[in-house]
Amino acid sequence: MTGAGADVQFHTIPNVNDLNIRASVESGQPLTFHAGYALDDGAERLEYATDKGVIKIRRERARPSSLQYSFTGGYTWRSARDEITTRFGLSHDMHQIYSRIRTDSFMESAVSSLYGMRVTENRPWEAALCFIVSQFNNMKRIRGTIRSMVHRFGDDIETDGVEARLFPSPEAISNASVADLMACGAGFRARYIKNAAHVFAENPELSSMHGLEYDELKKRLMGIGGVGDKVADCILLFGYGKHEAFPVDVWIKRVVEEVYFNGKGQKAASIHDFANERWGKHAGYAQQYIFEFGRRNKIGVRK
DNA sequence: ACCCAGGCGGGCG
DNA sequence: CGCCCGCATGGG
Repeated sequence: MTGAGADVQFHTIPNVNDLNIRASVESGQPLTFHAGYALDDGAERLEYATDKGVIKIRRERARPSSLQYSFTGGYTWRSARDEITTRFGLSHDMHQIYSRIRTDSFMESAVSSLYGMRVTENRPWEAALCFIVSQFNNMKRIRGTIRSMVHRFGDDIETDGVEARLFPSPEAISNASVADLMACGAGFRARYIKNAAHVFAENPELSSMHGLEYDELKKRLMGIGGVGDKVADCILLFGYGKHEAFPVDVWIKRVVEEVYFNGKGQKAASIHDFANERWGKHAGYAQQYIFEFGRRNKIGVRK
């Protein structure tokens, strides 16, 4: 039993329900930009790199509430299970969340269309990099740029003859030149990326400040050059699990104006207020359903 | 050819 | 403050 890829042992996470893996990884969240997803007749598979190793997930059609996984790198079966549990929000109470965000017929449609989509919780630095790259950019190019950075700056790991790369560390990106980052397709964001990488590398406590309140943490993040209001909210939501965050991008603005303001233009601040009043501590979940449902159905797009 | 993209910082009024 | 502009570059 030797040779490339031989003998990968799979473990199981039982009783996983209300999880739409595909929607969770194809809805503009960090995994959209660097993970690999595949679906065939018998099963769906997902593979993604973290800062510690590579996680593989498999779910067979015949056993839909059982998640199978394997790992390489610095994981144990326990820590890999915890990584998956956190990453996919397996402890989120989806029934509670849905009961709070299905406030109207639009949200009913969005939830029913994307049922099981999770707000994923990624590493803070990973979220920061992905969403800085996302500014004034499109999905395909964001993906190409992040993948290129993983390829060029992620550490190699080799386990059982299988080689892969980790998600690039802040140190590695900080040490790259602006020209190198632009060669990955980062464009004018290259200097923001280098700066943010430097800040995360020099302030490792940033990566474990989940205990701070939303306001305090947002202030901290917006102090990083290249991180503004929208990207800070994305890092709070997708990097620290702050579900009250409601990032307002061009899609959210368009859809919310169309659905809730009769097509009338609103300032970002009033959209924030509206979301906080309507969805409170679950606003981030509402945001993810509005974003993806609106984008898939091109709601509010003119012409 | 042309407009747009999960924005941000800087400069001006 | 609030508004306006440039910014790199590929996708549709």
